[in-house]
Amino acid sequence: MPATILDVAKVSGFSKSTISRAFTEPETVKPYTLEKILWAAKKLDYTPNAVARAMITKRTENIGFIIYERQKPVISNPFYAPILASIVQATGERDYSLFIASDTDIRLPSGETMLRKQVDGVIIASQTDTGTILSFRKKGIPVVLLNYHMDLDDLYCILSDDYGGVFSAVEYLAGRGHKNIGLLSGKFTPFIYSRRHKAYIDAMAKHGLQPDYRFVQDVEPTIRDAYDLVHEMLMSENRPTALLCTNDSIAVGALKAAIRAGLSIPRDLSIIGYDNSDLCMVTEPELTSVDTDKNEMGRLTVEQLMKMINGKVPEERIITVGTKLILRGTSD
Amino acid sequence: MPATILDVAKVSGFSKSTISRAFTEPETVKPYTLEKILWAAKKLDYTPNAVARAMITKRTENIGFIIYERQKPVISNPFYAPILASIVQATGERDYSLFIASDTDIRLPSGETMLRKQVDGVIIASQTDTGTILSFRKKGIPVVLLNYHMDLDDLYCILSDDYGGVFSAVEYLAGRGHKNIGLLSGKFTPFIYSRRHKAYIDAMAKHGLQPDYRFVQDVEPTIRDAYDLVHEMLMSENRPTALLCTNDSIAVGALKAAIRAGLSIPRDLSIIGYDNSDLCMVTEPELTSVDTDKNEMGRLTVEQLMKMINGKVPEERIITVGTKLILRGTSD
DNA sequence: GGAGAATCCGTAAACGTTTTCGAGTATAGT
DNA sequence: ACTATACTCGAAAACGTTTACGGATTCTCC
Repeated sequence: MPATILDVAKVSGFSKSTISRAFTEPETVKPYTLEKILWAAKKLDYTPNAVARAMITKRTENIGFIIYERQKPVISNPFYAPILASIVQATGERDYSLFIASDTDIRLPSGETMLRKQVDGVIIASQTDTGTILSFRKKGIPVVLLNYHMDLDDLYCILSDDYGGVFSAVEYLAGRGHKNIGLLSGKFTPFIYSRRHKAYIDAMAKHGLQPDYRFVQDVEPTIRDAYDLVHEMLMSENRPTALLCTNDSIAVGALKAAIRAGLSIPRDLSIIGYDNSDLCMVTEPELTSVDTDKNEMGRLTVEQLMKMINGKVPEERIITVGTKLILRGTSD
Repeated sequence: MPATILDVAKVSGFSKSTISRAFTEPETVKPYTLEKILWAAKKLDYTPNAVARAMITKRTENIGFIIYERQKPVISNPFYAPILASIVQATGERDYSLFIASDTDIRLPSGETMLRKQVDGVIIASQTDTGTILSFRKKGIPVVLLNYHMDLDDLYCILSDDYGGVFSAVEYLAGRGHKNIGLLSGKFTPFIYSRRHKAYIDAMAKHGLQPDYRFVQDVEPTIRDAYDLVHEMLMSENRPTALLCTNDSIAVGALKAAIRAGLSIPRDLSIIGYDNSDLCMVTEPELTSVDTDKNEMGRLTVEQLMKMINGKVPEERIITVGTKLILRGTSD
């Protein structure tokens, strides 16, 4: 029912090919006829059909974003949501469109769907399996992993400097004279987890500090779980004077436990979060946190993907973006 | 390069048409040949091409989500992010794919892009203009507005019960004996703003309370702006005993100002937020807030859109989902 | 004014599917 | 055994574009 290129051809008096050229390479058609064509197109309210176009160009100018949902929605969490926002902006600026889909443990159809839909490239965030990656590879579709890494060669990924981030946080605390520094490690993907964990160990060692393993624990990264855990911890004797948390939700939980226990923050206990998410500005006192440049991560991800889509071979396979400790009210 | 239906035809020894049927209506093809076809398809690693398919069926099974970004990204904010999460899940369950795009004041190409991409339907969130809506209508593409409304007939939208939400909050406060109840009104779209504002006025009147207009003010809905405003307010004499905020960020700002002013919450001041976002659980004490069922809003939005896509005429044009006051630590 | 180059545009094939229609074969009923 | 019915499948057209190729027109320059 909507007007096609053929209709425009009819009313403007030119051929299909010319109409097509008028829209895709206007400089190759005489200004006079261009004008007539555009007039006809406007009159008919013609919109080019990207599907038909993709049919022959073999390029949809669509890319996919797949995110793995552990149990709770993750695209709305304060770490991934800003990254996604950055990604939609970056793709929009390049006149690409973005599909977004989420996979769960029980249903992971997104990869297959994206393949059918003929995306030009794919961003996979948080987690995935080799099967998914290989299925894209077999069709020659570029993939970049976001905040994930696995043992597979020719892998392109954008990572945050997990190691540097917690290392610098520990160093900061050590520098301020803290001896008993606890670590609350979120149960993230093994890759993230182990890098952050190792950084803690290394940094402590570097400063001649001995971790008290009663206070380095793994925890589900929710406010509630962290609260319960820290609530317990604070009962112990020789409790830590500083707590490093591997994300902000954990830190919030810790902070709440401390406040309810009547501690004065940061005098009695320093707390440092991770991600520098929006949560940091809502607590009182506000949360010191390790900033991961989420905007930059999103930007770099699509930049990298675009290079690959355009047939270039990126110089770097693994890009890690730096972190920065943002000091606020919960640390001393 | 990737295998097409024709390749499968060749190696399986059947015709294009039969391969097509094997994938779209398997029950119409003899089990024996189905088996051979599937075997050939697997061997060739064949993936149906949704683009070519859409070409002839005139259905892409894609829908679009357009959101208007005021200045800061809004899809990552604690109100819209969960709605989006709900929408991607609901569309996924229906085997549809979701485009997501954002428009700003300076660039609003999303509508045009979605048209080119031949989406089967569109969700427009937060704000838009009649031009955009009409352009979809002209092509016969269903549109549902999310959290927005305008003066145009045959409009389908999903709204939250703004009026009921603040009305009940005021009533609650009045019921607890508060007389001097302030209102901090976020500068949202006029439609939302006015409904919430009116509800406040009406509810106050119903309980014979006189608004003190020093304490009903408009504010940019950010923690910082609300903080500054409330910081001022608290200096006034006869300051309010309760503050109703039209979103949670405002409430957080108010809470911080109160805490820093040395007030005891909720003894000296009750604060109620709006949206019941994730922010509510991070403050100490935790934030009483009016819950808008974000999950339900997302779900209903795609449900409504799907009805329209499938040619049904929904019985209701405007669906408003209810709210519920969630009591926590900042109110008394 | 005429040869050569440059510019502009039309013809037709191609992209990978779905779907109508009818041909052929198997099944059933008498 | 014969007809009617059901089942299974293939031929071919169609969807709305892009693009190589070549033909026609115009331009340039002597």
